[in-house]
Amino acid sequence: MSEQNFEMEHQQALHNLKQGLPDDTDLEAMVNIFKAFGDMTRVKIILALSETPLSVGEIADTLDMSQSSISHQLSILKQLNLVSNARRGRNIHYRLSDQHIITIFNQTKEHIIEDDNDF
Amino acid sequence: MSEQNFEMEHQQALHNLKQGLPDDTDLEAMVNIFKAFGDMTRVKIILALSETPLSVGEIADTLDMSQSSISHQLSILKQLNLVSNARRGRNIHYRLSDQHIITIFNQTKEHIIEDDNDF
DNA sequence: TGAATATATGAGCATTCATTCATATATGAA
DNA sequence: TTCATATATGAATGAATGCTCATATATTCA
Repeated sequence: MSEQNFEMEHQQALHNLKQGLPDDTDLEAMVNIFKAFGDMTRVKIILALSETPLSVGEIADTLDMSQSSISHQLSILKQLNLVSNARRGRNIHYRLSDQHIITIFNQTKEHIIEDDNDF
Repeated sequence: MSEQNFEMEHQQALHNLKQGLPDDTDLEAMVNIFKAFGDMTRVKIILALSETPLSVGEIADTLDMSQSSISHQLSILKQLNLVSNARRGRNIHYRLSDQHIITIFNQTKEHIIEDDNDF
């Protein structure tokens, strides 16, 4: 294919882009989830919960962080439907609401591994 | 399996967790990538670049944002190896460095779609 | 009921971060 | 070389965010 054809396709694509991009309200849900994943504490909580359901106190112990801090972060994860909870006696047990999440983590790790090959 | 066995497995899992969680330096790379995805502007840039390589100016036009703002965000994406660039005449063309990224976006969208079914 | 334990929540604070503005750098054209 | 265009960059600013501290709520146990 000729240089001109590439250029035409590019112009075409460029023109379509402005309309074609999903609008803010559609993207917001995705961005919010990535925001949630963009914090070390929340990532560790998620990784811990991927092994077994845990109470708030157990998570705080595991991560060596305050109960309050963990509770705040859990409420963010819950609002995004990333975790769900259920009271069991005095404790409240949290669990991952969707194993999908771990797939996303793994996919991202793979991206990083590929990077390491460029040098 | 009995209630006690569940409890024992839980204790076992809990005990393993504190050692088992990846340490901060390992997680940081992943967290940084999610941080990058956790911003509307950067997500839009990535989506645009997934259609076709674009110059800085073209991106700024497409997203209706200042050249400076786009340039700042591109430098963040570049540092994370999410995009690469090449000068072409007066312009600098950016492209996605890895199509993996779009897979991650799609996977995340699927998570959201599943959520919508709970009501 | 009262004490102890587990969790949630709101305010305050320090930090991070996205954008803007001004300006520097690099390229192509005249 | 000089001008115009494209991009990068640093400082400043306002908004968002994560943690702490104090306190409220809920549950169990004696």
